[in-house]
Amino acid sequence: MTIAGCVMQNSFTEENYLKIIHNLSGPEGADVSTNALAEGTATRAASVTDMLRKLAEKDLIHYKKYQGVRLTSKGEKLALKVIRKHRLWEVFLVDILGFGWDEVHDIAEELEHIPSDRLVERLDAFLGNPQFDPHGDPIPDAKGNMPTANYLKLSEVIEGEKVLMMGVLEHSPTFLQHLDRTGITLGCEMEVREVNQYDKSALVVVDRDKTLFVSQEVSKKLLVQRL
Amino acid sequence: MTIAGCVMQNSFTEENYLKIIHNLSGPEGADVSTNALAEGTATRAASVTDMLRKLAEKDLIHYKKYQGVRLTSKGEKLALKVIRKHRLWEVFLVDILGFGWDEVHDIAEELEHIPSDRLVERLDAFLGNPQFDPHGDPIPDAKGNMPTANYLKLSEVIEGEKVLMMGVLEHSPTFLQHLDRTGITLGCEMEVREVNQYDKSALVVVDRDKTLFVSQEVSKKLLVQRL
DNA sequence: AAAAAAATTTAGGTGAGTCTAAAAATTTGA
DNA sequence: TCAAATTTTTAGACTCACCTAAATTTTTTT
Ligand SMILES: [Mn+2]
Ligand SMILES: [Mn+2]
Ligand SMILES: [Mn+2]
Ligand SMILES: [Mn+2]
Repeated sequence: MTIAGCVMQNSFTEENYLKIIHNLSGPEGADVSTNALAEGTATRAASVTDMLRKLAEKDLIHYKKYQGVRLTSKGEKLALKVIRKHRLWEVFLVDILGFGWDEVHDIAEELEHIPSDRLVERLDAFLGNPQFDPHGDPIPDAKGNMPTANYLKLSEVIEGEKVLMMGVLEHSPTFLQHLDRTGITLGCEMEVREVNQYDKSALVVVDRDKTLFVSQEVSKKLLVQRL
Repeated sequence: MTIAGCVMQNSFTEENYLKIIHNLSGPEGADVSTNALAEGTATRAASVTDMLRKLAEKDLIHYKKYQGVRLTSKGEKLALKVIRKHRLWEVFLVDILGFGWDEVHDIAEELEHIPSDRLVERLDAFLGNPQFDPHGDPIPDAKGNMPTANYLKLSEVIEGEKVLMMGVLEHSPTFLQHLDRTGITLGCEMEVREVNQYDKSALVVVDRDKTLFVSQEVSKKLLVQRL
């Protein structure tokens, strides 16, 4: 439906494309391929091409046929707005409503498209202007500035060092539930006791209390900060 | 987009039709006309007919050509679910985020379509299982039961009686802002001092404090309860 | 009981977002 | 370097929710 006589909103679908382009583009803003977007949006390459033409028309992306795609600064602003909303709602769901960090992503996928700016700003204030979401991801402020944090992966920590658990690089419910079961939570202290030379698995003491085994597959996905 | 291999959800649009049919149908569940729905959905009668055929196909409404439309019990359940979500989100926006009662309807129109049942139930619990929304409208419980309340209109109250202000029958921002300016809020006490025989306007004392003039146009839209 | 008016449905189309199949451009690599 | 493989775009079609115009049914009025 088009709303007569007013500037057309960006649709749910367009917002998703922008967000996914942003995420696939990474911190350096690299070009994103049509196929990568087809994968990310769970559609086919032909559908992506159609949408790219529309987004380019609206000056939300830089697009030249066969050359891949990059956000314009207008597109980047919009993507960051959607990401801001996603992450703020995740904080709400976990901190206020008591959901687990493994349960909130899909709900936030819907809430992130609720349009009101005043709602976002009031939600942000109510939550106490959080800097990071329940997965440790940074929350852009209203102007699109990301809080910086230079985390390293647990797999990069050497024997004897103590770190704080600050975030995850994989958001699937199964991964997060695995962490729950092994007792690794955001903010916990971890001391790397021993790193196995062969498979890079680590023996870790969590909160000076529980000793546990962490495979490299897992430790590569844990973001930590030196104490 | 159709989601392959799973039971299809009801769309945003379908949910709006059900909600509007419910509201136009009134407490007795009367038949609703195509034109009334066209007005309510801000579309044309021909579009309504298309959608009615689809809703009937899904067993959400009883529909016979030219005969108007009524919700089935399945449709009624769904409508009440949407209304429950709308009103709970309005409570959240006013009580938790501090919005005015004149600001929340449009935002709730969007939030009411967020699908998760677990979200609704947790929100309800967080808000303390409220029975009424910021406009005094009853909030159905998870099973669809409406809290009952037999309110009367302020225009029906006789001289000398004291009442509590419990709800409004008109939800437009301009009406609600008018009440704000005159100092009438949900829950305030009102004593009807005098009713003008000619135009039925009333002299009312609010919270034993401010005396003000209420036209019948307004007093017919205020729901109150005898003290 | 017709005729006129009003309400509703049908017929035929549109744009958004998707699809498959086929064509074209780019990249890989023998 | 040039043929094969891969990626991307084009062509043509579908569904959903909407539209206008025309036909049909119901209701109201004479
Ligand atoms: Mn998420
Ligand atoms: Mn997150
Ligand atoms: Mn409302
Ligand atoms: Mn309300």
